Amino acid sequence: MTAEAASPELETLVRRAEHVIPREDLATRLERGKPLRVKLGLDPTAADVTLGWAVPLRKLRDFQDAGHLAVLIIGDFTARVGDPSGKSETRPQLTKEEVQGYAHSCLASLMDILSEDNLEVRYNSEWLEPMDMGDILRLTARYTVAQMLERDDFSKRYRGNRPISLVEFMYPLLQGYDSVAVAADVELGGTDQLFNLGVGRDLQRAYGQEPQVLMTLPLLEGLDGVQKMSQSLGNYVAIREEPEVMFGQLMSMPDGLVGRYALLATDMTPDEIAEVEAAARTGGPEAGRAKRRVAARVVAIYHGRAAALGAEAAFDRQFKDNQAPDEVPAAAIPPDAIDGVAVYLPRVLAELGLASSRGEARRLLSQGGVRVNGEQVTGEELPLDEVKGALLQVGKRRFVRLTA
RNA sequence: GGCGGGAUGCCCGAGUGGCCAAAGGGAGCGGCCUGUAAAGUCGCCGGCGAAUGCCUUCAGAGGUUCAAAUCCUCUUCCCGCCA
Repeated sequence: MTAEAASPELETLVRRAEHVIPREDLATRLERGKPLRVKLGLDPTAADVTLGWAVPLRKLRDFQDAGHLAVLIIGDFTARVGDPSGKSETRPQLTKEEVQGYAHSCLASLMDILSEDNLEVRYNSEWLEPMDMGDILRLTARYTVAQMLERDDFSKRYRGNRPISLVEFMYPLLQGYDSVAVAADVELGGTDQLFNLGVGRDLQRAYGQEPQVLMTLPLLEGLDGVQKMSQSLGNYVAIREEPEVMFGQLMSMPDGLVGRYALLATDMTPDEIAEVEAAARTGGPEAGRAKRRVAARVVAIYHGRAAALGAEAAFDRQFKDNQAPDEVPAAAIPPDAIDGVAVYLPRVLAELGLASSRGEARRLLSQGGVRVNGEQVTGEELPLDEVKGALLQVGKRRFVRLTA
C-alpha cells in the first residue's frame, strides 16, 4: 500500500471528521472516480433540525458539492424503534403519525442545507416494514448479546440495573440494514453512531456487498455546554429559528463553547477559529465580542449576512439598551381577567402563556419579574386604562403588546 | 416457575401511620450583578382571583384507620439471584 499524499478532495472531505474508518478505503474509492453513495440517516423524532444535526448534514453537502450522491435516509421506521445510542433510558416509542409529522417538517428544513442535485431521499420503512420473521432472524443471527453489551450505553445500563428492551438491540441492526438496502459506500454519523455504523459495515459484508466507509463527526454540545445538543433536552438551536432569536440563543452559550461552535457550526477558517477561541479564553468583553462573531456567522449561514447584522443590532437594542424588540406579539387582554375597571394581572400572564399558572404569575410579580411599559409592577391588579395597549414584559425576553 | 428487592414531584433522592404539598441535591424561573457567559447573591419552584383555607399528588385499583407516600390485598412494570 502506498501512502500517497492525500488529494485535495480527500482533504476537504475529511475535514472536521472525528473518525474515518478505514481511511485508505475512502481514498481508493475516490480514486475510482465514480460518484460515491454517501448515506446519512436521520430519525424524525422531533420537529426541528438543530445545529447539531447540521454538522453531519453539512458534511453530506460537502460530498454533494464534490459530485457525490447524498443518500438521505429518513428513518421513519427506525424512529419508531428508538435509537438507544448514548441514552441511559429507553426511548419512548413514537406512533406512525407522530413520526410522519416530524418527517414532514424536518425534510423542509433539511433542504436548507442540502442541494437538490445529487440527492436521493429514501424512507427506511420502504424495506424495513415488509421484513418477515425469517428476514429478521437472518439479521439477528449476525450479532451476539455480548457484542451488544460491549456498547458503553448498554453496559452502563446493565450494570446500573436499568432496563434494556430487546427492541433496543434491534436498532443497530435495522440501521445497519439500511446500508445494505441502499448499497452505501460511505455512511456519516455523529461519534455516538460509531457502533451502529460499524454494524452496517458488517452487515454489508454478510450480504455480499463491499463494506462502507464510516465517517463520524463530532457531536455539538448544546447551549448548556454539558450535554449534546438535543431537542428533548431543550438545549438546542433550530436552523429555522428566527435570526434575532437564534442570535440571542447563541449569545447565551458558555464561553467554553465558542471554539466548538466556531468549528462545527460556522464556516470559519482554522485561523479565525483559533482567534475566537483565544478571545474566549481571555474572558471579559473580549470573550463577549468573540461570541458575537460566532453567533453572527451562524445566523448568516441560515439567514444571510444582512439578517445576521440585523439580528445583532436587535440584540443590542433589547439587551444593551433594554428596549423592547421590534416585533412584539400582540394579544387581547383576556376578558375574564377584567373586573370592571381593574385588570387582574396573574390571569393575564397565565392565559397569554407568559407564566405557566396563575400561581407562577403571582410569584413573578412579587419577585419583580413583571414590567408594564418598562415599569416594574408588583401589585396584582392594575386599572384597565393603564393596561390597555401596554407592553407587558416578563423577565428579560418575554414580551406581549396588549391590544386595547 | 421460585425467592428477594424496588416504583416518590421535571430528574436524582430522603421519608416506613399524624408535625407531609412531602428533606436534600440538580435542572428551571425571577431580582441584583454581568459580556443575555461563568462565578456570586437574594428569592421562587403542584393548583385554586387573599387564606393559619380548599383541591390534586408519592405506579394502578381496592381495603384497614379518626388519620396512609407510609399498614393489608390484588394488579402492572423494573431489577437481582435461583430454575
